[in-house]
Amino acid sequence: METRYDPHGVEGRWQETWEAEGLYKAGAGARSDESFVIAVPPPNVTGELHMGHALNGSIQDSLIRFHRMRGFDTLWQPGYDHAGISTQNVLEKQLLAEGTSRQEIGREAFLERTWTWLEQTGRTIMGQFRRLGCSLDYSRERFTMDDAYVESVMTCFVRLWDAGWIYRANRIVNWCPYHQTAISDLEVEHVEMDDALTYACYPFVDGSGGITVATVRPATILADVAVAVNPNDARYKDAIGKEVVVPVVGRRVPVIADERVEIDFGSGALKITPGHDPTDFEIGRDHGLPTLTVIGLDGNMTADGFEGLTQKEADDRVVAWLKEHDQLEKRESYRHSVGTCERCHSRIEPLVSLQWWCRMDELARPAIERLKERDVRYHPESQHRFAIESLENAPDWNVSRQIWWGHQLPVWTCPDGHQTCAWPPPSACAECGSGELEREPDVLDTWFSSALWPFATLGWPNETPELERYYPGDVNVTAREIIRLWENRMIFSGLFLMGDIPFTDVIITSTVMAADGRRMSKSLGTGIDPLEAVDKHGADATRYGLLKMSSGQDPRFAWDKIDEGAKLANKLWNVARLILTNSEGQTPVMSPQELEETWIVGRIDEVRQQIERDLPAFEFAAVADALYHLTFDDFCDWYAEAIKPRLYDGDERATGTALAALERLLALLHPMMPHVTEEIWSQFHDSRLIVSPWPDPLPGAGDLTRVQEAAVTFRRSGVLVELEGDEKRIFDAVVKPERAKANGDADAERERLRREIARAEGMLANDKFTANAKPEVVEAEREKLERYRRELDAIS
RNA sequence: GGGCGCAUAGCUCAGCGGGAGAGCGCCCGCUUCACACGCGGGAGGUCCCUGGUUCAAUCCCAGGUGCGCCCACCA
Repeated sequence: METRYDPHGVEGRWQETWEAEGLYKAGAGARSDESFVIAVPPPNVTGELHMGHALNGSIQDSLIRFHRMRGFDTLWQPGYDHAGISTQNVLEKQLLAEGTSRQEIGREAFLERTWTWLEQTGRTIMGQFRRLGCSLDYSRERFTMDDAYVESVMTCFVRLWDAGWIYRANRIVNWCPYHQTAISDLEVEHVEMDDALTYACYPFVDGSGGITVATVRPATILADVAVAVNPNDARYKDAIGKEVVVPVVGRRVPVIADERVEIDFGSGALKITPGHDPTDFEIGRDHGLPTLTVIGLDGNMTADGFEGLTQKEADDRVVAWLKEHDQLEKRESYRHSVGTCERCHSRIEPLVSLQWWCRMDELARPAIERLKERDVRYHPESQHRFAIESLENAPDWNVSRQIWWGHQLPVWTCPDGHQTCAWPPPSACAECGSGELEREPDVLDTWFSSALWPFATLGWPNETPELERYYPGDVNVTAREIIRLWENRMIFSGLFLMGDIPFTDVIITSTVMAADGRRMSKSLGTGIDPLEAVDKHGADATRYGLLKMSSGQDPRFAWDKIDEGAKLANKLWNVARLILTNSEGQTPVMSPQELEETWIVGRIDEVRQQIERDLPAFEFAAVADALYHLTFDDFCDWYAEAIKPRLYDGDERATGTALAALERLLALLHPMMPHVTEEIWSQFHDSRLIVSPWPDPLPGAGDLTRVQEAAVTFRRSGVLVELEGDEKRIFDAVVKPERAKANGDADAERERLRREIARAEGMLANDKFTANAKPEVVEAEREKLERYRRELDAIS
């Protein structure tokens, strides 16, 4: 006989059955109008399931299944993000390998190719979510590039434009020379790098010596328009207002004063290059200085006489010039952090370019208010303040990208330069009526479309029944680093377009680290594939393990936890076999007449209450732990052992109640471990557990706390505590059969009780305690003292 | 530089004002008719350090030390 539960086969079968029977669909099993909605964070259309997705999915599915069983009209919305830069990156690499490029094949062919490729290889994660048993409504899959979704994105842009919050401006941006596009600050990854810090002397025009500046990018000297010093820096007081000569190019530029210059760094004097440095750009702007550009969009030089050189080559030429003219003071090695593109790791070029921006102040204000009102709550609490602060400090949003894969801006320009923003595409210029319109080539930042996810997936801007029914949603589950990129933007977009917040609770999941505490990453080789865990121990075990790891901020991945889940599934499977093989053809009848039955029913109900309290509080690890111990300690070790003889005898009352108790246990476990529970359920039901009602409170399940405390004392020391009436009967029936230890340990127990009594007496004798402590605490202490005394008497 | 967090049994972690816990590992004993992914028993801990608050501190507060993650324009 098979004695070990094998999840393989079982899990896949249920995943197919649930979906085929429509039980994943929105509203399946609903017994109320109240909805419970989660929109899955749309994974990259080209992505693969990683540990973060698996944890995230386990959390969301346990919430969804719990609410579905409780009768809510649940919707777990699936779908994909087109992931602009990331996807384009993959395609460009392919082209490069074929010896061509996107520029060579052209925009139209490139997009066609991207779609074709996605048909073949994209959209794999939803299949992987299925393997975890995630009950998303897969029939409602959405993609941010679908026609209907494009409609939402365009409409949103037009609304923002009409509100006056979109503008175009030349600003310094993070330019990725590989991708040939601007990227946001949040897409820049800072890495420590070793560079040389070059100290160069800029002679005063009047011949009275010079001023030394420090730079890591000598090539940018060619674009210098000033030298700045701190107004409080005594060393340079006299220099302010003088002119210096920029090396190599011989330009005369002023020495200006600005508080943003750090006195302590380098020489204390800063060369100002507005065209190629963000701080310099601001300083230059504030002092009315010109902006010069010497580096092109490809990252190479454009300055006279330097055309086409790499920056490295230009650096060398400039340094050589300095040396030759005795203006090179020194070069020292310098370790600092440098911005790189998170996709291709190219060094970011701060470049001035024309970009589209979205003003943030008006959009952010109501979002900040609602967050402060706690209408949207972050979990853990510590992230709430961060979310508010990051909204308060949000700079204007650069929404344009110079790539091709994405939502092209709905802005058209006529030959006279008039711009029209409209959707659907206008046929003529709004100002002059010209029919010769050219569409803006830029596309929108990927997060622009993600921000609309909670309602664009429901059909907005059309007034669909789904939108009416499922907006606003309830919970959003995501990672810490996404708060500013996504959460904040969903909140303000929801308020702007829908007039309401998209959800009430945001769960920021922990980041599961590798076993050695480092971040899981492909390049470090520290990643663990969650599907490997599923292959090994099944989805139920994996889900259990991940929920166990979900507490804390950066827990380490531990196979132990997955193994624990596998053991739990196996234990459950086996105790079910015990009960089911001995109750052939019987119906579950909850009639807890015998004492051990009263006991287990009470315990199950206690855990039911705990889950109802902890799951909505998002205490997933606590729920997993409680269910583990309920199953092992209470259901198997105590209850099942106690009723075994009656099961073998075919006692119908015992089997009926055992089936009923098993039913309830399976129901409680289902949100966390759906497959094994459904499999066992199917062996004595025609219905499906996934849509079965969550257990109701059981009247008379009773308060067994005193019995439990006595049981703990008994198990720890073998000492019998005096109980009376029903409590004594339950205790004797369930606890006493455990083999008591020899009375040898009673000495230790007596000692412990004496210590406790002394402690409690001391406290109660202390006026400060009795006067200041809460009355119920004092009362509890009195009761404890009495009990300790009774216990001590009982064993003396 | 800023923010968040962690330091508790050999390992991974829970507990967070009045009894120091779990899982795994380890030791001993069990082919007991659901389960060796099992059953019974056991060893193992100045709860990072120093102060403070309190009748009482692993738990609260301050400082220190050591880690980790996120964020950040010192050229």
